[in-house]
Amino acid sequence: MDRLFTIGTLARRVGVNIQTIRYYERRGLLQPSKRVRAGITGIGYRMYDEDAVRRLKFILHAKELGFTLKETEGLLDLKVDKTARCGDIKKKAEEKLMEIDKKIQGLEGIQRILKDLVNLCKSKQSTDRCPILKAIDEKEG
Amino acid sequence: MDRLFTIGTLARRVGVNIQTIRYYERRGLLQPSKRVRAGITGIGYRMYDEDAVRRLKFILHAKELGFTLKETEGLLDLKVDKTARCGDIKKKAEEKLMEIDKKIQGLEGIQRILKDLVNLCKSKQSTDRCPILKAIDEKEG
DNA sequence: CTTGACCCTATACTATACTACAGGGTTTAT
DNA sequence: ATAAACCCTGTAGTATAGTATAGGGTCAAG
Repeated sequence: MDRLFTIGTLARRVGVNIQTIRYYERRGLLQPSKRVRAGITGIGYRMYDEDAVRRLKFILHAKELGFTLKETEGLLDLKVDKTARCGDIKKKAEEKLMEIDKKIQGLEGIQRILKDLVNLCKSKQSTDRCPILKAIDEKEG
Repeated sequence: MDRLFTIGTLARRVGVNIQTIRYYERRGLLQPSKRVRAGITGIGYRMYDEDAVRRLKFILHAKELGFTLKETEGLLDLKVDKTARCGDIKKKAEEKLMEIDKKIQGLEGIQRILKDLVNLCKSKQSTDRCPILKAIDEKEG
């Protein structure tokens, strides 16, 4: 057990681009467990284990939850840090939640305005009488 | 009337950076009505009129409504095009509306998951038992 | 012994929307 | 006459999250 595999295999298994994995490495989020082979030149092929698969999936899942790579780095650090408390994670999740609330509210505001404008619009009218354009023109001055 | 003013005045009047105005010009969204002066060298100072103020405000308002600069360019083109119908604008507004709906739905999905996770979390627990981390780890594989 | 399938680094490019800076000219007031 | 306050162009940097390309090494099979 604990078989190692190359970057291409990792990429295929998780469904990301090889370049993306190297990019995450540069960003400090995912390191290979070893480097092997490659004659005399170079520092060798990146070799990964099952931990890397989990870590990479974690990154992808966190991204789906709206965390940026920088934030995900923070989550991973807390995850590994044995003195960290669950509350540290909770705080980050709560911050993200508030951020998302704010984004939703902003979008809903836009949605309301845009809906009203669409309802006002009579399609065949020439654009110089378009209520949408007029609204954009006249908004607060 | 129809007094002209320089880029700095326009910037101050509308509340944007001078560089931003030049950037909009490069992007093709806002052209000065004239270029004047500047001795023998160069093509002179950009001079703007009240139309430029309105056009620049339009760009800013459209941005507030969630339109990208590229989309705003499209709106401005329709606005100027005398053969365009109000329906053309309406269609763009409706497309944007659907896009916003989708964004909101995505964010609400994240919101639900994150809320559940935050509620599960017992702050003092060590992170290796954190339900948030566990959820990110185990999500769909 | 060469082809194909891998891997490596480093750099540049994509998109979006700016912002800053270097290096230089012009205008206005003192 | 000179300093402050403008303006100009062109290039590069910011942030985010990658993708692509150039140029080269390594390895196994036919």
